[in-house]
Amino acid sequence: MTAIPWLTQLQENGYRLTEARRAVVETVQGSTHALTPLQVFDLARKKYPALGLVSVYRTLEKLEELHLIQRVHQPSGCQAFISAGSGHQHLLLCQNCGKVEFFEGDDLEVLTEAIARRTGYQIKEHWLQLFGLCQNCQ
Amino acid sequence: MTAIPWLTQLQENGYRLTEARRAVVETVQGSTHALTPLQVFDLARKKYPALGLVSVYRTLEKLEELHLIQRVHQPSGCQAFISAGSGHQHLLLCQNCGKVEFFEGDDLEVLTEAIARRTGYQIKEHWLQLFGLCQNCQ
DNA sequence: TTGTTATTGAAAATCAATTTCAATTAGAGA
DNA sequence: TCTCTAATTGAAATTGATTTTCAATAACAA
Repeated sequence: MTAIPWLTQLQENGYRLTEARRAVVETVQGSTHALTPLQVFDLARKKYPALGLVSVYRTLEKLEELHLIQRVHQPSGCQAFISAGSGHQHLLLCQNCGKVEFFEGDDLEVLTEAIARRTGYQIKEHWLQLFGLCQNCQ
Repeated sequence: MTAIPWLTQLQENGYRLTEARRAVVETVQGSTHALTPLQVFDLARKKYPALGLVSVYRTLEKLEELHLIQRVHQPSGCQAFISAGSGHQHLLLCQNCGKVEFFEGDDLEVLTEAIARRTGYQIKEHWLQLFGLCQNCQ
């Protein structure tokens, strides 16, 4: 989990490596919590004080486009991002501190097939997300 | 599925019954599709042309507070609302037209318990949502 | 019918996100 | 290493959704 792979991916896709991008990438990649653009801005400015908020938005946009990060939907809002787990992953979020755990192993085919049959929908995708309290916040 | 129950609930909670509220309530309650505030505004103005957009926001806020409607989260955005199914319900959304079906019968306890054990999280809540194409849109 | 108080729509304000723009800088080629 | 050019930058302006303010209106209890 070093900062190199994401920067390399950006570079391989024709984007230049700048201080602003490095600061944003290192901040998001190193985080176990979902972060809003503003939170990324505040954290990344500690590494690179000249950083502008606009560059945060622009970098997050590119990281999302490359599927390196994903948007996190919560009752409290849908602006936060977390690194995209590899493969088909779901999220478990701490309602208190925002800490994120990934999990796979959902077996929803039986359910989705039954619902497809009943409703006549052609089911393409599913979202499964758990909320709770992490060990620290209980 | 008449418009009376929601209006009654509003009244019982100390809110007055006005033309603006009636128009918004009838629009949202009668819809099988998730609607954004702007869509509600456009539809409800056909019933009550003097309606202001602000009253749409204010009425939706009250309906959400009384758990009569719920916000719908989608990859394309999270501004739309649909009536809240009774009991523990999940959503199946048409990716094309936004039509919504409700379903229950998810049996995620085995999964959530396993994840709780592995992660140490105390799991409180889950979101399960399916996306696909409804019969009309296939 | 009257009085009070919640509710209204319009306009202004707010907030997050996007666009514009001139200055800067990464990095390819000399 | 130096030069050039196009991508990138941060600041400021703009946008679009939502919220707040406010004086006028209307619901509804007495």
